[in-house]
Amino acid sequence: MTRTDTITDDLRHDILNGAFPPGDRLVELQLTQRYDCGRATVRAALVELSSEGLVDREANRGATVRRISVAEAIQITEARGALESLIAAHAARNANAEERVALNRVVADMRKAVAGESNSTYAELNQQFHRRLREMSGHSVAAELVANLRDRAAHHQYRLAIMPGRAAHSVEQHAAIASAIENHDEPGAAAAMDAHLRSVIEVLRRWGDAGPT
Amino acid sequence: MTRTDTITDDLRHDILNGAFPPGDRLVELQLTQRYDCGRATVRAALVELSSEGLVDREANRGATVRRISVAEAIQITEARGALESLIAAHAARNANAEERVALNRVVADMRKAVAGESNSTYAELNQQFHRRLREMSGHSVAAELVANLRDRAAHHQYRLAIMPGRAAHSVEQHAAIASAIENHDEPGAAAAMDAHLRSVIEVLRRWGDAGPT
DNA sequence: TCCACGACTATTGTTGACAATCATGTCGCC
DNA sequence: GGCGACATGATTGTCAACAATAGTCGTGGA
Repeated sequence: MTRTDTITDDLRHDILNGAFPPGDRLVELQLTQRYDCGRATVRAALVELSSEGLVDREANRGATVRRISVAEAIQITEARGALESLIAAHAARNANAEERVALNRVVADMRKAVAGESNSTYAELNQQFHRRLREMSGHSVAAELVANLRDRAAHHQYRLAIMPGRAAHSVEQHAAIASAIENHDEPGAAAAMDAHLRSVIEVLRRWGDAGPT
Repeated sequence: MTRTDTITDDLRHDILNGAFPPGDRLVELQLTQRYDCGRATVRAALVELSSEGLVDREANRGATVRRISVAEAIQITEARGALESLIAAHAARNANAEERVALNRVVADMRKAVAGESNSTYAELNQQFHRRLREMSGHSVAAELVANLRDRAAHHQYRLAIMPGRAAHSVEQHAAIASAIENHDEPGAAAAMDAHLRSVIEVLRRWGDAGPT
C-alpha cells in the first residue's frame, strides 16, 4: 500500500469522525504538516475524496469538507435504497446456509442491544448487518457504490441513531429482511429492504422540516 | 476550468472512444507528451479516472485501461437499472408538461431512426432520452451515479447497438417509459425502466455465453 | 539444461520550487 | 464617509528533479 492511499484513508477517517466538520477548509499546506508528507500526496488524497463526494474542490479556491443538506441526504438514501434492494435480492439468491445463520445471529444481537444487554452498540451491529449482506450478494459493483453513499450521508445517519425508539423499529425491519433471505425470497428481500430505507427517509424528512437547513 | 480538468476530460474521451483499448498500459511519461503537460497533471487525471472505475491503478506498477468482463458489465447494468428506475419514478412525479412533450418527441425520432428516416443515429437518441430523463427527475445524486456507470460499461453497450433487430425492441420499451411518465404513473415508469434494463441484461448474458470472456 | 542470483532499465512515488490565481486590506479620490 | 483601483499575502496549479520500486535480462553454477 502506497503512502498516498494511507493518507487518503486517514483523511477520510478524520472527516467521517468529525475532526474536520462540514464546511471546514482543507488547506493543503496545513494537511502536509498534519500528516507529515508532501503537498502532492495530500493533493492526490483530496482528488480521490473529491470524486467520492466527501470534499468539494473549486479551481484555485481550495478544498472544503462537503456540506450535505437534508435534501441531499434524502437523495443519497433513496439511491442507496435502490442499490441495497438489489443487493438484498442477490443475497437471497446466492447466500449459503452458513451465511444465513450468521445473518440471523446479527439480528439476535440487535435485539439484545436494544434491550441493553449487549456490549456491541446498535450502530455497529447495523453496519455489520449491511456489510454482511453485501458480501453475501456477491454484487461488488453495487456494494462499492453503497459503501460510498453510506460515507457521504454518515453525518446524518449519526443523528438518526440518537432518535429514541428508532432502534426498536429498525430491528424488526432488519428481521424482516433476514427472514426473506432465509426463505430464498428475492422480491420479498428487496421489498423489505426498500421499506427499511423508506422509513429512514421518512425520519430524515421529518427531521429536515423541523431542523436547520 | 483548470488544466487538469481538461486533460482528465480528454483522456476520458480517448478511452471511451477506443483510442486506448481495454488493457492498454497508460504510462505517465507517454501521456505527458501526448497531452503536452507535466507528469503531475497526468497523474491527477489518472487518479480521478481511477475512482471513476475507468482505469486500474496498482501501486508501483502503473495504470491500465480497465477491462470490464461481461459478468461485470451485467452487474453494472443491474445497478444502473436500479438507479434509472428511481430516476424514472422521480421524473414521472416532477416533470412539467413541456418536458413530457419533448420526451415524446425523442421517442418519435427514435421510431424514424429505426425506419432509416432520421439523420440522428439511434445511439445518440438513446443517450438523449436517458439524459433528458435524468434532468427531469431532478435527482442529481442518482443522475451522477448513472452517468458514471454508463461510461464504465460503454464498451459493451457499443456491441449491443450492432445487434440486428435490437433497436426495434428498444424503441417500444422507451415508448412505454415515456407513456408512464405522461400519465404521472410513478410505479409504472419504474417498472417500465426496470423491464428495459432487464432486457439489456438478457442480451448481454446471451452474448456472454457465446462470446469470449 | 535449468534454476538462482544480481545488475540494469523502465516506471512510478515523492518532494521542493516556481508561476498563476484569488481574496483581503489599504490608499487615494470623489 | 463611501467607493473603486491597486498592492499584498495566502493558496493553489504546474513543473522538473530525485528516490524507490518492480520487472527484465544476463550470468554463473549445479
